[in-house]
Amino acid sequence: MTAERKSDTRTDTRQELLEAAAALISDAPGQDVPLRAICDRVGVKLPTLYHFFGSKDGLLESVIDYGFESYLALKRAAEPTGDPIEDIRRGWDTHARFGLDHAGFYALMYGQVTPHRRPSAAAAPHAALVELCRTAYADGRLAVTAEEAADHVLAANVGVTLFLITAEEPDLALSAQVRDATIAAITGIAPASPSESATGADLARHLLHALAGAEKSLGPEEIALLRKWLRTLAESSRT
Amino acid sequence: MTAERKSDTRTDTRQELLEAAAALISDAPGQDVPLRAICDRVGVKLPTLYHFFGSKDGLLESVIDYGFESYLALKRAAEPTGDPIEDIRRGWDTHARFGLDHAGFYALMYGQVTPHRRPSAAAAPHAALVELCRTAYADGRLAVTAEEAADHVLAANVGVTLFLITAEEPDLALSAQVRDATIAAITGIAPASPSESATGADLARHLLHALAGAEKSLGPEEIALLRKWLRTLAESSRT
DNA sequence: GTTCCGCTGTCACATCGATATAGTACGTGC
DNA sequence: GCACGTACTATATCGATGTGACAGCGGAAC
Repeated sequence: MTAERKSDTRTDTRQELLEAAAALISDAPGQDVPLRAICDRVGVKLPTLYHFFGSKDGLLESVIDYGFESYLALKRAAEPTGDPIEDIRRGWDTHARFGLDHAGFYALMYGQVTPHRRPSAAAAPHAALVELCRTAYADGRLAVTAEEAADHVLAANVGVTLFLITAEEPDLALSAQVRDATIAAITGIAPASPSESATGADLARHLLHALAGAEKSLGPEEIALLRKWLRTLAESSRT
Repeated sequence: MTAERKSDTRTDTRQELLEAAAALISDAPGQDVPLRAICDRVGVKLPTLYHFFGSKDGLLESVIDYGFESYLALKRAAEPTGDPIEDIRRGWDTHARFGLDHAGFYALMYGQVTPHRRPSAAAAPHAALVELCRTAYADGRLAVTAEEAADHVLAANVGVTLFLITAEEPDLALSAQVRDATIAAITGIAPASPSESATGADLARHLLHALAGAEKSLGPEEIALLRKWLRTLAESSRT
């Protein structure tokens, strides 16, 4: 009855164990999977698993590498557009999509909270992002350092993805919103600048904002009345 | 021997267990703590712990509640400034500071990646944030919905905090950068609008950005040359 | 003084990660 | 063809952990 293992195709046992672990982890995001369940799925005993991976942490590390590899494959599938900012934008969406599609992997890749430590395999996509930002910086498209931009993008991207995964009903509109805000910040270009195509509501909101700091030139009653009018203007164009 | 437990102050055993668990979790962020270690610290056996918390998950849930309570206490300590946007800004910093100071708690509170599920105690601070955003919206200070703004702020805030916790050397400047970008996005007000106090570099960068989309009115050679000049301008004011 | 209930301890059990030991298959050199 | 070493796997077991059944101790109520 061990014939099925002997006559198995040439995929070695290590790969099978890796894929079984990946499948089980992907099916049960967050929870930890018993090693024996992985072995049972492959039809192997525990010492075999230990022969290949050494320990549970070793297996998990390999699974994390496995996850990052499929993530990188997904990113490499999209060829660059020539515009580094656009590449960053698409990379953001790819990241969020991957997280939502493979929550189990994503939990291991970006959901571990060990101080001052990240999975070593996380360095590869980070380096790719930094490289992209360096190109953008060299093209004069960034208002901040390439490293600052990369960290900003990664932190916000992970945050939004984790948020959407744990949300009751994930809405990718939030991801797009945070993405545009992030890109606007690192490029220094506001998505809807008040100077051009400014509506009355936009201008009113800007004035309200400016009013929050300096309130010395007018008396409190005037300020209050002005605020009320501006508020009316700011709300006028809302649906 | 057992006298110290009988003559103990009126802090009941449950509270002691909770604090012992909190201390151990705080000391070992990310890793899971054996229940026996918690009991040993208090000088109690396992069934006592089970009497109060029912299971390990029950204890963890209580610890999470404990963490959110101390977090809320920290947030309540800062009284509102009267400006809701400024309150959001300070709330952001409080959040990040708490995460960095209590990584163990933070891992349990915001680092768990279970799809479509969040700790029930997380609802309280989220509701407070939504309430703050509602006030800002009613004052005409937001360019988006109150709920959209709250989700945006929370997602980015958690993302940056997790990023800083796992960073080798956390730099709060990144938190400030993402914070300002987030607030700029939800208020619709660019931190440094190009219309006012615009430098040549800023304008060049804007033009470069606009050039990325529409390249039909000029030939490729002209575009390339124009890009080169603009790039020089954009880099001219950098230190 | 008796009874009842909240709290705690002793003991037992299932599961899990990890290891020691040994058996089997396959290629290699003589 | 045969001994030998390497690679892989199975059996059996250990220590630790989460969980539960049961009993004992204490104070409070009547």
